[in-house]
Amino acid sequence: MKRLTKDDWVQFGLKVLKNEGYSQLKAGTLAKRLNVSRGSFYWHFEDLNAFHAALIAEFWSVSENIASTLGSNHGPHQKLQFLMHATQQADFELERAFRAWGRVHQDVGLQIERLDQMRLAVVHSIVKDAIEVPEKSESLAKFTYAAAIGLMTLGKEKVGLTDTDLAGVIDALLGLESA
Amino acid sequence: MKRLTKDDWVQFGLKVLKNEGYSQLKAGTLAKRLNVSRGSFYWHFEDLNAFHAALIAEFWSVSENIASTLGSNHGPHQKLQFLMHATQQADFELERAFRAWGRVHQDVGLQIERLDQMRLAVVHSIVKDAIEVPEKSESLAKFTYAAAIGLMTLGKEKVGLTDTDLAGVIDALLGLESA
DNA sequence: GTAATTCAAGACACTAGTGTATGGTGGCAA
DNA sequence: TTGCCACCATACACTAGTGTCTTGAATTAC
Repeated sequence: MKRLTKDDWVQFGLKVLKNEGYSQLKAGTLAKRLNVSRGSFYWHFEDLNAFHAALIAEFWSVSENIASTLGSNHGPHQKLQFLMHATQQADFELERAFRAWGRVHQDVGLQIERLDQMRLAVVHSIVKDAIEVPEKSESLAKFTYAAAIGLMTLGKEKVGLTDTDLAGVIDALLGLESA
Repeated sequence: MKRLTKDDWVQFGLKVLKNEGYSQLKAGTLAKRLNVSRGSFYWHFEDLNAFHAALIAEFWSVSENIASTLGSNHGPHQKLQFLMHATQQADFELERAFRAWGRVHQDVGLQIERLDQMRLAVVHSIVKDAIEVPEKSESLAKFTYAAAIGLMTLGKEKVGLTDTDLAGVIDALLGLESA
């Protein structure tokens, strides 16, 4: 029987959070599914709070990393495409789970707000460079980011909006050419 | 000491759900805050599931009612304004709480999906009547509704988008005049 | 005014979860 | 090969929650 590291627990925690929601983040439940006892859990983590904090930290570092890779794209069109795609990407289900968790767990809620502020600022700076009427940039950025979060909340698969359709709408909204 | 009705419990449950999240929907906790014992709870409700079902039913009937009052407005501009305002209205915090709950409770999740489908259809029909290029109506409707949900998820107060700004963006998106 | 009904208190048994303390084991170093 | 240390099992005490049952009190009906 393979023994576990702290990171094994964290990664498994994120997986469970993503698929079942935070209500399943319990020492006993997780231990059983990892074929160990709670003794393992309490060796790696002081208590449940420490475990939660580790999950939050991991989520934040991943999310932050994604947002910061944005600068490598050139042109507002490409940047926006990339950002919208990023917020709709594979692990948007994890963020969705975190957002739900954030509604009842203050620490999580604060990280989510921090993430939103960061990304909104990025979107705003892009939009400002992209449109011709600067005083409209703030409303447009907020609306655009809200749409991204809405698509994530509703579930990309449920809404059924293709990437190209999405690109068309955004370009129309901002008066860009989809070149 | 005033005695309680079933509806007193339901209304109080919705209030707690809205403010503290569904993790506080426990017989003992609620009873204590209502200055009664759990005996009252279990007299009015078979068990916790029955109580949850009552909350879901109440939420649904209220939500459905709001959406169905839409027909009384005339003109796509007014209708959209009303709808966007409705999704941003006073009790959007309750819906937010329900959405978070829906992530870990199947019955709730189903009602939320049902609500989204209903409202999306309404938005689509409005948009279709409003724009000149019908083949774009679906993407535009989806995007618009997603933005509404995103604004609700992020929190109106946090985003800080005024009603008039919002109206301007939507009209621009659909090519309407804000007459 | 009395009886029936409605609402609630309180005690009980049960389950699920947390956190602690102590002891066991496998692998690596000296 | 001995011993140490990282990792885990197990047992325990404790808390919080569910749901049941019996009793009691306050309204309502008659």
